[in-house]
Amino acid sequence: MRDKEEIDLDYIYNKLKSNFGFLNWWPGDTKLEVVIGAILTQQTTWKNVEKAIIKLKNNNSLTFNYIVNCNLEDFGEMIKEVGFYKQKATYIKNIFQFIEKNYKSLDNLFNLDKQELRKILLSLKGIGDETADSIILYAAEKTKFVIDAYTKRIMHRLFNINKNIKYNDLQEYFERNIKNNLVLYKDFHAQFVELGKNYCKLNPLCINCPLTNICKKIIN
DNA sequence: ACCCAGGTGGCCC
DNA sequence: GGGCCACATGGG
Repeated sequence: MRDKEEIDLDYIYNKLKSNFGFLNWWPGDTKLEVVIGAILTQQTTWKNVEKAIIKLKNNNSLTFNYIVNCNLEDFGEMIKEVGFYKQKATYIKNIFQFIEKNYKSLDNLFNLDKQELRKILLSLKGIGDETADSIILYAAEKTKFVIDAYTKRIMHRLFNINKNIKYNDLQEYFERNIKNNLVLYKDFHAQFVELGKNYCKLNPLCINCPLTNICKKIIN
């Protein structure tokens, strides 16, 4: 594995931003919508999540009260298009029941210190590393760098980072080497997803990648 | 008829 | 602590 310290993350971010523009993530009108979206989007495309969110809104079901008291079959039916819908419906309901019981509201939960918040989120079934950090960053709005499949793939393919690097190790690397700034954290992750979606798919490999000149510069 | 998507949990060794 | 597998629908 090449030495990570050689990689200039600020340069990468600026290069991406000049290609894609400022992306202004996460889409979502409320914190609740961001949390639900973060779970629904696991291993699925955002397009399907949007359809599910619209369905929930049209049925007045995108509310704390509805989720906590929902009939799982009805709820599942509305989010069917995202895949794994029974599992996700169950997880989401349980998560919000836990929040209601212990914290009354999302805002109270999000007022916790971010390390404590992360620990609690990770203890809930249906929330793993990436989802926890997406919630912390985009709903609770605290600086936590989100690592996803694209970020790992891009860092591996373009910058030769160990393919099997652990989530926390890659996250720590980013957090040590970029400014502790909420807007930057949000947009940097968004830029990685944009690059991954368009140019760094599983197959074919990177094509016409806007970062190609950076790769050459760093690797050669 | 494949393969993939902004993962996660459970089980096995 | 890593390597599989199930979870499930929609799109290329």
